[in-house]
Amino acid sequence: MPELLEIEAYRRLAEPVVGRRIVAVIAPDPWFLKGGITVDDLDLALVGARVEGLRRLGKLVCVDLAGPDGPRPVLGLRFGMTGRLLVDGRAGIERLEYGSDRGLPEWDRFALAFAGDGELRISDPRRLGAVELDPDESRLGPDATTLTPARVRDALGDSDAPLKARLLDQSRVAGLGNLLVDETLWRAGLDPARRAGGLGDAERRRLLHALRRVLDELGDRGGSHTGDLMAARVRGGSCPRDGTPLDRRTIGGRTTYSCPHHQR
DNA sequence: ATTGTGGCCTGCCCGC
DNA sequence: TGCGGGCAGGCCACAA
Repeated sequence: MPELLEIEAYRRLAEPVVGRRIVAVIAPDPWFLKGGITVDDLDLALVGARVEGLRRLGKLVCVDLAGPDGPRPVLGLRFGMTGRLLVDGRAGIERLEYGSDRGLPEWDRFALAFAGDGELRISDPRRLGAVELDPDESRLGPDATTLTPARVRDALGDSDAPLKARLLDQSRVAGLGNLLVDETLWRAGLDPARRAGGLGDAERRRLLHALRRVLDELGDRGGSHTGDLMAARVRGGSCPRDGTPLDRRTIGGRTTYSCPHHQR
């Protein structure tokens, strides 16, 4: 599923559209439009606008726009767990975990056509992604790529919630999804069910160190699904580090695999 | 405010 | 061979 790493790949893929002018909006699926907006609202906001820049905040892509006659709203793109981005016919991520690579035309949920023939398109079989105008950026915590010891401390606070739930909470840390968190906690040797506020300084340092390495390494390898734990994340799987049968639990509302031996 | 739960959506895979 | 059920999880509404 797209987590921070995949969304960043999407943002980079879309960079060539900076500077282009939108000539048409194709929104065949009203369900995909969130915040009460209609196709007419999108036409009014987007057609004739020039793309000024692309920003990624956690799993949200913000498209900054400018019209010839004044400011335009920010276009927010969300990809849920099966949303793919295609720009000028090219895909950002070839293979999407839990997705499908068939890319049927009926999965097209939203597209922008640019002056001079290019296009930006979202294909999403499960319709869990979304398009909105002026997304509330203040609801997102600091991006996971920008964490520091102080920000980790703030994000965990003295919360009673499970550590994993807190890391998945986009208002505390933006960008992490189920696979990245399981991989990070497995590498850090931390039990996902631990009370978030109960970590000591050394444990928070281990967490941050593991997270940075996970983002670097899995980014290089090609995505959230390339972690060392991934192959063992199945029923009956064993810890790749010490061979202990993995626990399979629901934590933070997500299927969670962890090693009862070395994650404490 | 904080934390937990259920539901949305639908392709895919397994077992019968 | 077809079918039903379970599963995947990002996000949101809602409950306690």
